[in-house]
Amino acid sequence: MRLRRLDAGSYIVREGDVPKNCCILVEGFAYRQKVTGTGSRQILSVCIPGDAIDFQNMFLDISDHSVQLLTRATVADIPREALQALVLKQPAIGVAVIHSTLIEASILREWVVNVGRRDARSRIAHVLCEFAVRLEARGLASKEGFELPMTQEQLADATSLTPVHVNRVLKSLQADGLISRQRRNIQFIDWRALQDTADFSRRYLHLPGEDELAVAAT
Amino acid sequence: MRLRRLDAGSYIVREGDVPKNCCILVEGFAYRQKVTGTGSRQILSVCIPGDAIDFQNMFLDISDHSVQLLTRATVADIPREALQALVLKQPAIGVAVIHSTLIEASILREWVVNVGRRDARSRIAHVLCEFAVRLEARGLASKEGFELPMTQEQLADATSLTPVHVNRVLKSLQADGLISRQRRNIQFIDWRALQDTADFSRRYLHLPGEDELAVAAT
DNA sequence: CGTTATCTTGACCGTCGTCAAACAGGGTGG
DNA sequence: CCACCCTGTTTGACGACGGTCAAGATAACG
Repeated sequence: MRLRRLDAGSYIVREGDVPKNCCILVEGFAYRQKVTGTGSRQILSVCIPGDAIDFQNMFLDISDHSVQLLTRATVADIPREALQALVLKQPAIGVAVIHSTLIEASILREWVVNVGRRDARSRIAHVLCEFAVRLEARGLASKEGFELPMTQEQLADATSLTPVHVNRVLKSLQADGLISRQRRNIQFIDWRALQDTADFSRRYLHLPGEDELAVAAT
Repeated sequence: MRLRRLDAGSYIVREGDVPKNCCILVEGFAYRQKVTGTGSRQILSVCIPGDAIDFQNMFLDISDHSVQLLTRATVADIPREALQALVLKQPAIGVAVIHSTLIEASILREWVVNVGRRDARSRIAHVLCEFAVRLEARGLASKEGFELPMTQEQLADATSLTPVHVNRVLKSLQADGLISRQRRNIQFIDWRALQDTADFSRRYLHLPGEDELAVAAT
């Protein structure tokens, strides 16, 4: 297990790679992405500190998507074979891997719904809610808001919109008093209303405790 | 392990359930779905014979989506605890579960791209291609075409379109000589062209052998 | 202090949604 | 065997959400 510091924009995995390591995000943010034949990009999920980046590559031979750093980050590499052997020797670790992978799949299902069946306003509100809850669960966000580690263009690629429209929606959410923001810092003015417009329920995140996000109490 | 025969439309799992069984689809077709707060439905994946339906429910406590039968089907139930114990005792089974779950996640990623970044024509062509390849890999589709086990309305919910638009696109694909169809039977007239308009590559299915679908040779 | 990435705004346009009606097909029962 | 219905498919007219293009404003950064 080896630690590496990498700059924003570095690739951790590229689509088509035959990877040798399983990579854990110790600090910083990353995102998974695919690019279509016509050149448009889709962001598939955002990795936050503590996430395992590629269990995929531990058991599948060729990577079906790329992972790129959103910010400067430190990652831990674990040799593929070592982890494979570990899973066979310690079944409890295998169960942990299954657990983590299933949650990732659940989040992907919610993303399909998000880009497929919600309008632009709900979509953006939804990713903001998801971020907030996931970050809070790891103790990385305060109750009031958080620093969004992505540009509006990246937010557009995560929500299947255009940067222009993302900008319009963000301004509208602000104008309606749901959030406030200066540059990338998002503050939740009305968390309840934001959840409502987002059609957000934290169930799909499968976090321990079914209670509402603490922010709701404010 | 118990076999059950169920009618089309039966629910195997409902969102919010606390399931007791892990279910395998022996014969027939099913689909995963979620419904938004405004009532629109998104189909998340289609299960074909041989698919494990809910590894989710084996390790996560509450179901985040529903699974409903597309056709009459027979399913095999395995008690949740039995399978959990089996994974701990036979790590190789755990690895198989991980493998299957990772492939499912890969397909979900492709679906995010499909509904997010492709136009209606490519989207529909893409699900047709995916079906064909997955069915063929299990020996369930001939080289010429297959019986699509879903209505145009369900196809619309799978592609995040409206039934009306699905109909228009299908007719257009037919008019352009890519497919032919009578009722739900789809025949591939020009498989290569269909793949091209679909922006389809089978890599994300992680099937053994990187060679093209046999249909391509015809 | 210039250079570049990012954000912001406006005018216009197109893909796809909406609404509504007509048209199969395929069971069912009289 | 035929009327009947119900689900699914087909078609058209119209509208809207979000895309496109282009320009200007505002940071970040060397």
